[in-house]
Amino acid sequence: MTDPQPNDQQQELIDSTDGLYLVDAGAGTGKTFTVTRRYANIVSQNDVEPDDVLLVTFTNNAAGEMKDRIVGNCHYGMRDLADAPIQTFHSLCHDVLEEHGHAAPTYLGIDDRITGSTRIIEDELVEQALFEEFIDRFSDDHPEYDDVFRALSNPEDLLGLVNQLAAKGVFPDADGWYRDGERHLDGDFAAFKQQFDELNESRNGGSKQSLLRSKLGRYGRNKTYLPDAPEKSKIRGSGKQVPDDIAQLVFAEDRGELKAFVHDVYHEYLRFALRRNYLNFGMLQLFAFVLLCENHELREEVAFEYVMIDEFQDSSEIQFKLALLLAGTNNICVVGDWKQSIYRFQYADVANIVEFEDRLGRFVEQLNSDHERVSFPTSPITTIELVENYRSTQRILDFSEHGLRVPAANRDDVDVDAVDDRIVSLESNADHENTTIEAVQSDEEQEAVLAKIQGIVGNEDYRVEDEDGGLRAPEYSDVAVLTRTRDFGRELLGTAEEYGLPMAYEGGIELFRTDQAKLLLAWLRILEDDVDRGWAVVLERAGYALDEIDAVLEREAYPENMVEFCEELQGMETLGGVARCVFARYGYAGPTADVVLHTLQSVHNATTQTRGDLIRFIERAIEAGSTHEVHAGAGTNSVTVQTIHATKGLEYPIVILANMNSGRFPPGGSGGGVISYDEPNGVRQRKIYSEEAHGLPHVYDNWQADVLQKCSPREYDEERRLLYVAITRAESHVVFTAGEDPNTFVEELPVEVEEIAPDVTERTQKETEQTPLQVEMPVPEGPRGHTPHTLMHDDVFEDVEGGRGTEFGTQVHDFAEAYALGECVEPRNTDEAHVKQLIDGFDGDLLVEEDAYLPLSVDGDRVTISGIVDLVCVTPDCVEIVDYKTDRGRHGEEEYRKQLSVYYHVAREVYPDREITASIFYTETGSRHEIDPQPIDDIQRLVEEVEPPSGGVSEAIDQ
DNA sequence: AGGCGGCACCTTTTT
DNA sequence: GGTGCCGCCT
Repeated sequence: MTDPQPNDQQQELIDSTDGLYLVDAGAGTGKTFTVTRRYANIVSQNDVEPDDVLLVTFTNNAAGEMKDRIVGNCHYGMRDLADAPIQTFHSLCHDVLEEHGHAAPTYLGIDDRITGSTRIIEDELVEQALFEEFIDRFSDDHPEYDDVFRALSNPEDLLGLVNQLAAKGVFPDADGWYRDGERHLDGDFAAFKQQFDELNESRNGGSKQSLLRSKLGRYGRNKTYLPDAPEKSKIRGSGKQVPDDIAQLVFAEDRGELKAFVHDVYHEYLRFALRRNYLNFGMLQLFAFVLLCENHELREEVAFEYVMIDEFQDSSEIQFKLALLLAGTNNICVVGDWKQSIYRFQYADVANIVEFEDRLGRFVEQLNSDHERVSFPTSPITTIELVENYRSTQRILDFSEHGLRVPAANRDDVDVDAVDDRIVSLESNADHENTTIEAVQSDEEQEAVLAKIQGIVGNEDYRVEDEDGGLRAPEYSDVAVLTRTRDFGRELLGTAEEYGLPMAYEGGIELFRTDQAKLLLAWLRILEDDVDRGWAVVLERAGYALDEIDAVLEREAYPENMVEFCEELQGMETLGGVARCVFARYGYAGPTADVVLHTLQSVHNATTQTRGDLIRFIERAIEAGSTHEVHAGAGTNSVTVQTIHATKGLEYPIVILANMNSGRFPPGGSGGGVISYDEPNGVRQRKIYSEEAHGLPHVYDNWQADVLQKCSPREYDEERRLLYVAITRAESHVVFTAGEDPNTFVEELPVEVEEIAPDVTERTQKETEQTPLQVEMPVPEGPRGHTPHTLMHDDVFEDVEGGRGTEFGTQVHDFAEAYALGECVEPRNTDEAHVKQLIDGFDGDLLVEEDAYLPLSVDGDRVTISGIVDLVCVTPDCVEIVDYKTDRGRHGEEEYRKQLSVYYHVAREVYPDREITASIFYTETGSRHEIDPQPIDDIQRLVEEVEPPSGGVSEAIDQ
């Protein structure tokens, strides 16, 4: 993608290693390239080692890519960089806590410790369940907060508040707030007043009331305020503006009890988590921050000589502050693009980059208030702008700027001049100006998208750059459809399958909300005698009207052909057979059906789940909207469908920006009885409880919080940035599509909207290339009770899970399995030769069980398994557990030790009379290291915390 | 201009 | 349950 020779700005950044740098690196300006070169340049200095240089990325994938690319252009190899601090904030914090932070909670007045086995909760649903348990208990233990709880509709929402405060750096200590945390909770009246005044400007030169006054037109509507709440006329005043003193009136509210409540929930939740031996992502940063803030010696020990942060627009407030604590010198370089900040829901704070200088000064001042923690000067800051764009044509780049200027809703008025001041325009270095920008509108939007794709593929009007720098007609794989929501993408995928158009979804998708999955669920229910719910769906699908369905269900007089089909299904022995049969009946031959089938099979095959279990599995997946990562198979020629959020950093010659319809945004308000935190309003409770009620409901709306909320201007900035991100994915062609009701974006962008009546050509699947999809599945569970698989699955040993399956490793494992199975395979490299030697080294005949889990067939002499552990050799006297490692150094032996220890203890229970050994086999050198298993107590404690599916380890062994 | 009743609508995703 | 929007009225 990028020219191997850096341009002038890139070179300047690569060479400027010392001092403070703020880099505005717009889309497609070769940011990764430049950052990796700069890194190489820094570590090429004699006295600098990779350990001295912190390079922060925001995803693990990005960290891996950085490493790969650094290896390509500096004298360090992958092995030297394996442990180098090129990682996410979260993993860095994890490392710091693991190594030095066991006592970190004591700084917040918490006695419980972080231990080596403290696990990180990654699954949102798992944490929600834990928090619900906590909050139930908390409300029981604290009758003094009954009033607060009475006024909360969903106490479990408090987890969101806690996480938000953690991302802001607001932490509770034993009897108050850590450092100056309380200031955030109180809010900032001056900043609030400024917002208030801006929204309270009268309009049309004074002839029209202010926006704020207009919004307050509904003050009190559908509300129950306490009798002492001011009248609407007092709040709104009689002129065109809300009276000035209302600002102070609504801001001043005694929130002492509320703050105490939030504090206690927060603090006790931290304690709860530690007692249950887990941390969430926010807590990792929280404790790491406190530790680095309080332990001056440690901070200086950990501090890095160089700090670089990539995608800085995605960082949160606490991450900015963490970076300052981790920097030992002012050699700090932040690289990012405010225009691509679209992760506010993930606590990203665009102000970090937009107001970098201001925040840097302010944060350092705060950190140094009682002790000099940051000792370097905060100026000068050098700004470098990367403006040369290697991705898109100039017309696309110019057009993309309009995305930041157009209103995102009718009420949105953009300060165009202010936006323009901020934008650093990009310059294309494309060789061609093969650009089209168009917009289409149709009542049948999905068909319009498909018709448009058919019109594009093979069409010389949409030529794209080929591999040699020339131009060629586009293929399916040159086109990406970007949408705001997964829903639209999923439905589009379904429609594309109907027409036989090759299309593949990339990213997380709610797989079980597809028609395919729902119909399969319906038939499974019929087979399982959950008759009505099953037949209703099946009949509806067959075109029966609602009253007809009712009649059929009541008389149980099902259509004959369907009953026959049902009997056919009943004769099926396997789930796979049933699914295939159902899909065939409905003509589902596309990739979605494949993925559903594959996913269900991998859950089903590996377990003894009954059909009923499976039904519940699907039901839960639908209800929770749980997503499964799907990828198009490599080298397939199909259109990509993605959400805009999932597409960041990627590029496509042709981008179709679909679902440009109104009514979807802006974000709706948050429910009724909530405690919320807003800047600069501080913490507020929307409903309150009062004893003063007489014959009225005891829960009242909080009029002050209501007015405050209306004072906050609606932020559409991120909506516009989302549009910008989408447009800048395109190399040369952009098509907007909208349905019946186009949104303001399509209306206001300088592009003519063409109304079309789509005419999609239907094709059979055979004419188009099939697009295999791969789905990332969690490790399948063992047969019953606890096996290593269920333990891994329940995230007890999740930190090891990420280490599996490098491509190279997989090859070796495949070889080992094939060789053990007696297939004629020759080792292709030294790693495989070593594995062959290892297997040959065992005496006797090999009895192989593929995909087997413990307990293994005890009668056999030895068994290989291709589960989590690679080889288990069972003889009358001993059991040898061996795990191949091809990527020595990627993870420490300690991590593998946990994984093997689980197997060790399970094996010891299965074969109590044999000697058990567990070892790691490094395929590269052919050396085998027996590990010293972790004590059973540690394992046991972890096991106890995980609810076994049924029975426990011993039950699994009995079978 | 604007007050007001009534109706429809209601995400994104990574650590 | 907040809000955008329409229609109708003052």
